[in-house]
Amino acid sequence: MDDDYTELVLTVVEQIPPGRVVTYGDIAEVVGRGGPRQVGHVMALFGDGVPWWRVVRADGRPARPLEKHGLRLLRADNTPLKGDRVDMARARFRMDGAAAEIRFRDAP
DNA sequence: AATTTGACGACCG
DNA sequence: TCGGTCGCCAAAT
Repeated sequence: MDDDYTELVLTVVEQIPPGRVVTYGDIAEVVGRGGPRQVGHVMALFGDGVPWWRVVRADGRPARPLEKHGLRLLRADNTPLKGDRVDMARARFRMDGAAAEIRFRDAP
C-alpha cells in the first residue's frame, strides 16, 4: 500500500455527489489495482476526511461497523433507500467519466 | 515465513 | 430473501 493508492481512492470518494453511492468494488475497478478489501482498508484508515458513508457494500448496506451512523447520514443526503439498505438501482453512481479524469490527473 | 484478519464480492442452495 | 462458502489482496501478528 502506498500513498498514491490511498490518494487515488480518496479522490474517487470525493467525486460522489450527495444522494448517490458507489461500492467498494467499483472503486477498486476504477483505480485499477487492489480489490474491494484494500479500498475498505484505506477507508478504515483515512476515510474520515471524505464522505465515507457514500461508499457502500455491493448489496446496498453501509459499511459494516458503521451501519447505523452511515444510514443516518445517507438519509440526510436524501439517498433513495429501500428499508435499511440503499436502492442501488437508483442511487448507484457510475464513475466512468470521473475515472478518466482521475487517470488523466494521475498520469500526465 | 506462515497464518489470520478485515469498512468486500460472487455464487449457490 | 437469507445464509453459508470460497475467492480475493494487503496488513498485522
